[in-house]
Parts: sequence; structure tokens; C-alpha cells
Amino acid sequence: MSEPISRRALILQEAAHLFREKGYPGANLRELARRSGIQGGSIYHHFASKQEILFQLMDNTMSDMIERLSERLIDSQTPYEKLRTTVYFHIEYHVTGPDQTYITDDELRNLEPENYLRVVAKRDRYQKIIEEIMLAGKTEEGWRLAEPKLYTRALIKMCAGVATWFNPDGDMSITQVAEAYADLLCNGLLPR
Amino acid sequence: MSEPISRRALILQEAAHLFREKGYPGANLRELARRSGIQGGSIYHHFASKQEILFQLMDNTMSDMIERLSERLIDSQTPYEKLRTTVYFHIEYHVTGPDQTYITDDELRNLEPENYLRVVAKRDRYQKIIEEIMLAGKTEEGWRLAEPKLYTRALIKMCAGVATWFNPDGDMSITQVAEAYADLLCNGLLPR
DNA sequence: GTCTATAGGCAGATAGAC
DNA sequence: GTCTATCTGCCTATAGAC
Repeated sequence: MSEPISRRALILQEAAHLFREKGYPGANLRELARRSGIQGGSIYHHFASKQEILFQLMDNTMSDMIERLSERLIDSQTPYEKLRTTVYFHIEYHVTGPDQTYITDDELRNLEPENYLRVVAKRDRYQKIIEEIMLAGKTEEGWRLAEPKLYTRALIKMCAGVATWFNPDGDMSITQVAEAYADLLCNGLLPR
Repeated sequence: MSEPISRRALILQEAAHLFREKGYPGANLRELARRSGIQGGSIYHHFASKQEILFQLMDNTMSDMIERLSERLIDSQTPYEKLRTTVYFHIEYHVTGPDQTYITDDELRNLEPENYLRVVAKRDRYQKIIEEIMLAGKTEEGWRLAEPKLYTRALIKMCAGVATWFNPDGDMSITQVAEAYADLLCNGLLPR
């Protein structure tokens, strides 16, 4: 059923890899073209500029993350369950990605002002989803948190960070890492 | 007593700012020279290449972090105190830095192989310090942790991440953020 | 929709004067 | 130790054929 991927989609996919490897300024379009099976100049049939590739990639990714996380959360009932789902989702998305379509937050600085604002707005919507889980946990389950925004950022950074060191051939599976991280966030280090 | 900063040190300091703003591939040496008060060509009296600037910067930074953290830990007695000290130190270092001499982990990918190995070795030494605090917490205070390496990485990522959003003019001080993060790590979200 | 060829500009690095 | 001038190569983007 999986219809052949369009050239445009293929370029975006390869751009995700390449930008991740070299960073946006360090990546070059001839290399991107080569990986996409075409010549350098042909990129411009599909995109107006290198900047547009970055923008489309980040914008698509943020939309996708919002959509997928929202879907996953439907099955979770309690704030506790939702938090665990979120931790698992965020780690998994950044480690494996949909076609590893992950671009680090760091590339935000490479977006031109208008594009920057649009992507950041979506990122904030994503954060808001998590923040509200934390607030619900506080009111419904008495979680001990003073600053939901603060802890949302902590969660996001530590989970996204897994992608920088995770080794699929290592001892632990993504699930195991996610379990351990969710447990840390819920229970902390000290004995209970 | 503060002797005038050497040109070389000034270039490194400005490079830290510039690389942070634009990333290593996006930064340009004429701009770096301008900020350092000299002309483009003069950089090469102090450094052999752009790569050498990045390497010196990261290598110095890692050494400095190891040294300063070790110093700070002398005053802490229990693993619990040491953990709090570490959280505070790591956040503060990444937010304010010594002359904001912070370069994100992301720049590791821009180091040439030999340089990469040297910097990563130092980074691992730094991580080891934290790992051993966790192990001590487990044996001496019964901390509930299965994977010290995993939790060390979580700590590092969430604390370093503060630098990406912290606003010195905002509601919270670095100390307050550090307190909240240390509390999250120690006690978790759930009621005790 | 992809190709080839190339314009145009930028950035790392070097040379030699002062 | 810093300057100016410049080499050299690379990269984004464009033009026009097929």
C-alpha cells in the first residue's frame, strides 16, 4: 500500500539526515541532491531555496509531533498515564523519528525571522500539551510541582537528549530507557 | 589584579559567543576578527585554522568544567549535597559561563576525528564525576537508581538545556531554577 | 522533471609590507 | 602583531536545453 515516495518528500527526508549530521550551514545542496538521486540544480524545481527546505522540514516535523502525540494521548486516562506516554513518545520520536525526521532545536537559529516565528509557535503548542498534563496531575493527583513550564522543559530536554547517545545495538531498548526516565520524573532518586 | 586579557584569549571568548549564535559552520572568521578588534588575516597569527579555534575552545571549556566542578564538590559532604551542588553548577555554567564560554555538545560533530576523541575523553571524565555521585548515593543513602549512566545523562541534558530558554530578566533566578530541578531529580513529581 | 553549465558571491587561508 | 591584498575553492542559485 505504501505508495512510492515523492521526490519532494525524499529530499526532505534526506535533508533531515544531512542537517542532523552537518548542521544547516554545514550541509550542502549538491550532497543533498546526490543522496536524493538527482543533480544539484534540480533541487530548485522542488524548493525555492535552502532556507525553504529547512522551514518545510521543521514545520512539518512540529505538526507531525503535535498530531501524533495527541493521538497517543487519547488512550491514556490519568495524568500519570499521560506523562508516561509523553516520555515514551518524545524519546521514541527523537531516537527513531518518522524516517528520522528530526531536526534539533538548535536549527531554530537558522530560520529567517518569519519562519522562526511560525515554527516556534508550533513548538509552543507542543509544549502546552505537556504543560497541561502537569497541571492536571497537580489538581487531580496532587503532584508536587510549582512550575509546570520549568518541568515541561526539563522533560523535553532530557528526552530529546536521548537521541544524542542512544545506541540501538546497546544493552537497553528505547522502552527500557523510557521506563527509567518516566520513573525518574515521577519518583525521583531518593528512597520513598 | 585582573591583567589585561590576551588577544588570543579574547578571540576564544568571542568565538564562544559567535559559535553559539551561528554554529561553527555558520560563523565566519572575518566577523570573529572584527569582534576581536583585528582584521581577518590577523587571526592566523594566533591560530592555525578555524578548526583549531573550535578545538581549543572546547578543550579549554571541558578542562575548566572538570576543575571547577571538582573544586565545588570539596565543600559538599553527602551524595545528596553533592548532587544539588552539581545541578546548580551545571546550570550556572551553561547559563552564564565563565565569559559565557559555552559551546553546545552539538559542536562535537564539527571536530575533526583526532580532536573529537580528545574532547570526548574529557567530557566522559566530567560525566564520570557525576556518575560516581549517583553510585555513592545508591550505596550510602539507598537511592533508587538502576542505571547511573542513564540518569547522569538526563541530569546533564536537562540542566544544559536551561541555557536555551533562561531569561536573566525573567521571574526566576538561576538559583531558583536550580532548586526546582534538584528537587525534581531528588523527589520526582508524585506526592511523597 | 531533470540535466549541464555557469554566474556571482563568500569564506578560509596565505603572502608580504610595516 | 597587525595590516592589506589576494588566491582558491566552494556553494547557492539561475538559465536554458532536453
